[in-house]
Amino acid sequence: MRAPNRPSRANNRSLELRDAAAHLFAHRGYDQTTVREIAAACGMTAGAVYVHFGSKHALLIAVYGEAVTRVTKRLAVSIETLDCPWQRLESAVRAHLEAVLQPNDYARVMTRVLPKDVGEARIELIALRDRYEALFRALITELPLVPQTDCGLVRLLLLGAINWTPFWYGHGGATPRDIAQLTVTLLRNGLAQPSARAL
Amino acid sequence: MRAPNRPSRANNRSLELRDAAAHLFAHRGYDQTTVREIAAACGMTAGAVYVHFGSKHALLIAVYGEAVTRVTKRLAVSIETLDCPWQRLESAVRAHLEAVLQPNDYARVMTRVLPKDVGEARIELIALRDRYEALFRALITELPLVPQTDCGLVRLLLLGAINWTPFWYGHGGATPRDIAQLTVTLLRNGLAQPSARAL
DNA sequence: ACGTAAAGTAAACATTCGTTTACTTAGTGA
DNA sequence: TCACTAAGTAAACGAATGTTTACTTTACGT
Repeated sequence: MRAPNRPSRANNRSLELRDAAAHLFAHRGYDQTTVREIAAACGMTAGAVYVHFGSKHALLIAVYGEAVTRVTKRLAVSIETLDCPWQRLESAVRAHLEAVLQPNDYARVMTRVLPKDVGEARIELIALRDRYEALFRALITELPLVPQTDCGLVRLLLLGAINWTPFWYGHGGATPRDIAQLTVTLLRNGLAQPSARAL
Repeated sequence: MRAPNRPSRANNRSLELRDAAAHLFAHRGYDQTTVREIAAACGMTAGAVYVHFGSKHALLIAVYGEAVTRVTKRLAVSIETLDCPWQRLESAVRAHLEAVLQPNDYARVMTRVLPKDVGEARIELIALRDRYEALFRALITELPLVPQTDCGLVRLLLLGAINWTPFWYGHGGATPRDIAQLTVTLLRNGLAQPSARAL
């Protein structure tokens, strides 16, 4: 019997498979990616995939889970030294955008493959996504907002705006930093000329 | 030969097919909908679909085009009597949300099936969508914004926020009217307490 | 009444996909 | 050394898909 902590063979190709799947899911979507393509990207045949993952759905969930873990860590680091709630939010938005917009396979999967597309695995994907969005819930709760603002609605609008960015990013010259700054400034002060500010 | 204005048979089942396709595309997505399902919804067999449409892609483009036409008309009506640029934008956002969020098959297709999912028909879908988004470009240009605001970026963020609503609508109690009002108020005045408003 | 053409059916076609099966290879512990 | 097992292959399976084909039905102009 094998010591449980040390893998039997030198390299664990499960991770290699997961990376390849992340790359293909991010660039072509879940439905458009075949198990054979994922296997070929690792120099294997399709059957070998099922040695490591029980199904294509399981592979997606592994990718999605890793994506949430990575982007969560990155976001936590980006705000840990900041005190001002608005700065913390802007930094979080920027971290999220950098993750989603740079050619980062894992983060991209979070916005490119939507839970509705995957049928059975839908529930697990939503649970993973909720875990991530809770971070933004906390950041928005910290903000000094005008009374009776619907924080939940604000969060959903904000996440919608930034989750949609991959569909248009690159057509203008805006960088993640630019987008984050405008987004949070907009959230904070609005865009109306000060003289015209009213209900 | 037949009089060109009067169709040969009583009812044109092309429209019936297009409606059925819209319903299925809106609820299950393009990839997950089969030609056989669309045909069955009209009490026909799959082969008959190809009497009216050359391919599944052509059917999608017909649906998408009709969706853009309808929502464009609806939006134009909703703003035609208003003068204040902010009111016009709010009314447009509300019209868009009502179209997208109510069980309206055609409008839903515009946000549920993304151009990236359809490969070959991608270019035509993007062209149709651009035609619609140009309306918002005009509305935003009318706004009295603080100088040097990036109007293009504002439009993209706004459309992102409202295009994403179908993914969460219904979990809170917010109505399209609520969402439109908060969105445009946010765009106009921001959310910070007046005392804390700053750069 | 008759011919034409649109509309529709039933069935097959050619792929493609996720998955399974039977078998081979090779490293490891005892 | 030898049995065990994880890793991988090649091939097939079974179902589903978009599309085509050959044939039938039916309304309408002449």
